[in-house]
Amino acid sequence: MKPSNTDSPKYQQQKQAAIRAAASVFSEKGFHGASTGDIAARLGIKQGSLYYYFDSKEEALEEVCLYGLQQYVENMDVIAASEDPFAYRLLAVVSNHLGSYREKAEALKVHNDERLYLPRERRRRLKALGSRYRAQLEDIIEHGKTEGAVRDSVDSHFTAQSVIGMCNGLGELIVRDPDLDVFALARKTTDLLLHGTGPESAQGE
Amino acid sequence: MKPSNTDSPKYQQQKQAAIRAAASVFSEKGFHGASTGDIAARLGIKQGSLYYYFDSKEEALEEVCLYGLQQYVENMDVIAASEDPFAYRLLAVVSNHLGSYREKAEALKVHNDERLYLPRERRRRLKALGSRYRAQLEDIIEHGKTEGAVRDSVDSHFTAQSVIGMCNGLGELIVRDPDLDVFALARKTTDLLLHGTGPESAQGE
DNA sequence: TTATAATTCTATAGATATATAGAATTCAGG
DNA sequence: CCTGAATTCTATATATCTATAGAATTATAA
Repeated sequence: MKPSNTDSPKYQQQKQAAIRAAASVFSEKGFHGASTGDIAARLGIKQGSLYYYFDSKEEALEEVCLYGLQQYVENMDVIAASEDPFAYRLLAVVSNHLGSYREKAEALKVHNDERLYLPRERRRRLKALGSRYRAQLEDIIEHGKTEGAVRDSVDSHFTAQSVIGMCNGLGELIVRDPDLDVFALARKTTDLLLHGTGPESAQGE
Repeated sequence: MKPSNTDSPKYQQQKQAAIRAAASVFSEKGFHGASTGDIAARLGIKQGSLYYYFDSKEEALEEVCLYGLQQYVENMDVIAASEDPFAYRLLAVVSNHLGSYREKAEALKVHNDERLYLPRERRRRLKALGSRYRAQLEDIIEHGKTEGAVRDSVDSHFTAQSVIGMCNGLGELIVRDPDLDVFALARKTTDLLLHGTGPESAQGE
């Protein structure tokens, strides 16, 4: 039977649990490798019952991806709107990205690795979120140039992609080591991005 | 029927084609999303015939991953063994990484995204290659410190992971745009890694 | 307690996948 | 052209998965 009142708090709560269960299973086995039975089992219900919360396995994937991105993208809105100096904003961007890996590692991993398996229509909303994120990061870099904090020769499109890739790569370290200090890592990452590996402008540690 | 003479050049050639077909299909649909029928179709044979070249779908995945990594890792051996200054070696590392995305994008993507679905035993060899690569990159960075080309405060483990992540992120740009000049991109990337975004040590372009 | 609504269960239709066995076909050398 | 080997094909046993329908159960509230 399909639910009639999807707004009840009880329903919403169990649906959240279903999304987290799906995130966990998808991140472990991949979208196609995971079965709806796996997800249901993690949730403690039977396979068929899962369809009380999702119309299809694909809808579950979409919800997991959105769950992973929402906060992450909203935080970027705040950072981009702020008027802090470039170095602060970059630190905030990196902290937000790496911090999301600590809180929602599974859902973010699912978004990164499995979103391509969504049909066009479902991918649209996700793509919009991702594009907004990237555009705002590029804006921050461009703004850094007007501040004089970033060299004019820097290509903001390329650099934004580099920052995102670097953070995603570091996500692996964060997931692998639960004790790793994410903010310390964010500071190191920001430092590398701002000054590089070279000794020319060694800041006193 | 199983093949008796797997050394014949004809067999080897068709097996290579099978690996490339598998790389293409796996990269598009993912390991679990792709069927052996899909791979066979791309190769122009029937589903059952594929088992003349692979014992199992998992073996096909392993071979695709190895195919993607081999050259990439061997090139790193050469770079690590050279005695070039740090900046040159870093450029070589980045060029190799990004260049591999141009030549073997599909196989590398499969290795990055799907290798986790291999059973433990099959994953071992791949893991060994990946670890060797990372260790050599860390050595290069450490050696950069003794040269004075890299700040002593730099954490080589963290930095190696950052470089790898950055290159993987840029792989997306390379795959998306077939006309992109990979070597120019490698130079930009190396510059970002060496000097950061900041203006302090603006090298004359 | 009883009626109603919400949630979960059982059972299954229908689709699709992997791997194998043996037949059919193609190829290469004499 | 003939023969044996190499390659591909057909057919299938076996398993699994998604999604649905309707029964059974549990929670809610009068």
